[in-house]
Amino acid sequence: MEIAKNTSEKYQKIIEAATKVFAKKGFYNSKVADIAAEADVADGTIYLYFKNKDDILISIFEHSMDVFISTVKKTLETSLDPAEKLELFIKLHLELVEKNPYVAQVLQIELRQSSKFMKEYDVRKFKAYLEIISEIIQQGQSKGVFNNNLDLHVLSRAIFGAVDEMALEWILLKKKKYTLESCAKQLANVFINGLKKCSEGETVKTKIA
Amino acid sequence: MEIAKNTSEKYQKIIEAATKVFAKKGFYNSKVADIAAEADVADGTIYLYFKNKDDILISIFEHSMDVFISTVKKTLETSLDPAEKLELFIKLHLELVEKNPYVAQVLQIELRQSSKFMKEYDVRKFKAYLEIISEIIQQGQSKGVFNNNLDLHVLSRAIFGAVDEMALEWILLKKKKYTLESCAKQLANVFINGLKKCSEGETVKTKIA
Amino acid sequence: MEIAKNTSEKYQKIIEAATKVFAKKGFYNSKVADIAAEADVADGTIYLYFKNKDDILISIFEHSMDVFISTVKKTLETSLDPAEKLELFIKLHLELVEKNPYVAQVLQIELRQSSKFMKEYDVRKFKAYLEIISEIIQQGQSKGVFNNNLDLHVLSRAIFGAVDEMALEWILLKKKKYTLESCAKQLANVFINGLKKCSEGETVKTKIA
Amino acid sequence: MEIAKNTSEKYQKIIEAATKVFAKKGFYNSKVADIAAEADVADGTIYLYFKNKDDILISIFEHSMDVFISTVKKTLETSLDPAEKLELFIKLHLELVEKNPYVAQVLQIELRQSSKFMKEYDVRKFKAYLEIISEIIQQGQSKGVFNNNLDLHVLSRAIFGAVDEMALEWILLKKKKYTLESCAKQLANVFINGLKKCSEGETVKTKIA
DNA sequence: TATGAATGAGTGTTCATTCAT
DNA sequence: AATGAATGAACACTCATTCAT
Repeated sequence: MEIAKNTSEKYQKIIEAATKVFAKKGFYNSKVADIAAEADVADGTIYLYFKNKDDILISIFEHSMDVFISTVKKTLETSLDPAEKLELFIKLHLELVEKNPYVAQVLQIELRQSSKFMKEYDVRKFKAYLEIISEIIQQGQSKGVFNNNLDLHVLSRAIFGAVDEMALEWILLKKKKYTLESCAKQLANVFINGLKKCSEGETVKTKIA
Repeated sequence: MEIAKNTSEKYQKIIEAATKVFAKKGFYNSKVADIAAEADVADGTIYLYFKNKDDILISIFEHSMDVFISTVKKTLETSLDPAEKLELFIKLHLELVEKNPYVAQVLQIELRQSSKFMKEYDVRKFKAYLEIISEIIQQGQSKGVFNNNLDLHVLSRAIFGAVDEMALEWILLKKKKYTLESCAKQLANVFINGLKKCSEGETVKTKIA
Repeated sequence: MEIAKNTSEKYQKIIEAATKVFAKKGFYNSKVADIAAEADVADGTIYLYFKNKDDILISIFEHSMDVFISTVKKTLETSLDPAEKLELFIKLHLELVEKNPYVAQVLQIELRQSSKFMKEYDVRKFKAYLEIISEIIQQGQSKGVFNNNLDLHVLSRAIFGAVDEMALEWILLKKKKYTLESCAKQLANVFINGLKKCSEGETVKTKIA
Repeated sequence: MEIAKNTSEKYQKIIEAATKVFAKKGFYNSKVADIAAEADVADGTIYLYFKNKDDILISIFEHSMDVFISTVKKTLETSLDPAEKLELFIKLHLELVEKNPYVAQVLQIELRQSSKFMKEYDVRKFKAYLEIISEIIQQGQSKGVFNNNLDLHVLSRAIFGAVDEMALEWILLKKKKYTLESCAKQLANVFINGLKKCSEGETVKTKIA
């Protein structure tokens, strides 16, 4: 009665079709019939693999984040320098977004969209991703290259926001003036310099309440 | 025949109700009847002031952005120092978000959500907001305090993303560990340092393609 | 509390506006607001003179039929010859239709449309009009010029149908090939000859069951 | 994706139900839900077979006219005499109306009702029906039995009006005094005599403008 | 497993009518 | 008498989901 869901060829076809359709038209403007048509499958078939329409979106999120996270983690292991890691992370995120524009759009826009998903569905996967940034900063702080007077939680989210928004800009930009790589480097440098431990500590002396 | 829409007391009541309802349940999960009930108005009354449901969302966006932009612009005039301006901007954005959490959520989430709005409706208002950041950086570059090797367009968007994402975190964070002010200062410092013209220019020597 | 309805200037304005609007768009596609606009009157004002939308249509019918009937009756008195009367009647009907195309269309189309009106509202006025035709035939039969083997009821209705349908054709016909008068004469001749008492009685010998 | 519409059993059920409902309550007073209930089908099912409510009415018209036209044409082939043909036509029309009272009412009343249908939808089918009458008269004129001084266009419409109005009377008449056949014969005789070529030509000498 | 016709609950929108001014 | 903003019942249509084949 239960189908070996995730491995099935049809499951993959539906996931891919849904990602494409959601990215193009948005979750609420996408009909299940649209997805079925795109996947070249009958409407009813979708319900053999997914509980309902919401479940498709959540599955896309879960699966993609797993891939994203493992890819990023694996690559980051190649470096020990926090500054280098940060640059690597930014580049990786942009690359992932570029290679999977549909997925990126869905993650970025559709999921944030509705409290329905962000509240009902636990955001552990998203937090795990933020955690990666958090750890890089922490390492930098430990090694004495990053400023200690910074709240990890808030800052990692800010960095994520910057990278992600830039990625969106990058996707939507028709004529690219810069390579993705140079974009990543620019942003990385800003953050690396910004996070740096100031020798005199003067600039950031402002006491945190 | 025509009602003095924008000034009418009912128009305001509906806008406020809609903002609240959209923020709480998301645009697509909000029924027009919900908004009417929240505004203590008959369903049909809404259509005396708005063309349709979409029009309500767009009106919220237009009005709020106008207020945001003019507030920010006016306040920024009080300073001449780009670094100070940047900090001021970040603080202002957070303050606006804190004071208008419903509006902020709607702007941040619901509007980005669907290409339907971002494509059909011209994004001039959003670009005007980005332009503010852009100008601050440009002034800093002119005055020789900010690095010239930075693409304004991409970077201003990145900064916006960081600030906005942080604001979202700030809104959703139940127990605030820091004051909004200190949060703003932290992020401002990161960017101010990050954007600084490096005396040796060494760090950012990486050639932009 | 009661307004001297029928005499009021506003009442007339509304009736005329409604006739025009109904003729143009049909009863169900006409909004009360359309009529109010055409009459240059506030929506609510209409309800000072008419019970509801249906009442407007019925009032148009009643009033117009009164005018039609009295006009026709008066003119027919000028002749004593049934054949001449028939021709006169047909010409009059066409003339009335031509001079009051809006009224004619409303009577012809909108009223027949819905059992709602033809059943709920008593059709005495319509019967009175048919009665005129009926009487002409009867006179012809009495005078021995029209065939007696004809059912008055059915035939008068058939004649009405022919005249009315021709009128519709005439109204809708953009380029008139014939004068209204010649059209009337043609049809009149057909009926006059058709109704004639056949000297030999042969043609119509067919026994009526 | 596409359902074999016209042949489907459900399509027929809906058409029949709609015809009945429209005839009983009129198009605008009929709810789609009424039709669905009458057809013993879910509301949504209707939209699998018809584009919208209007489409149902138009489909009834198209189909019925096809049947009417082909039935009449086929039967008329059995005769060569124009006078006989005319009588046959009238009888057939009455028979069709009697056998399909709902269809007849819908065709007669609902369709004429609104310019919406008669304008948007091309009236070729209706013209084809009128054409049948037109041809009969023309044949009669060619054979020298019908008067040539008659406008085909106008006259065929007048005949149609007479027959159709009589049919309506016949339908609504509770107590039938005559058989349908004798009614048809009466009207046929009137027209046959009326159209006859007058040996002396005197009666119709009136010059057509 | 797969299909896709059928379902029917759900909702944006219209518009005749009312009533406070 | 006149207004026209406000009302809210009514309804066409959509689409996620089911289930007989």
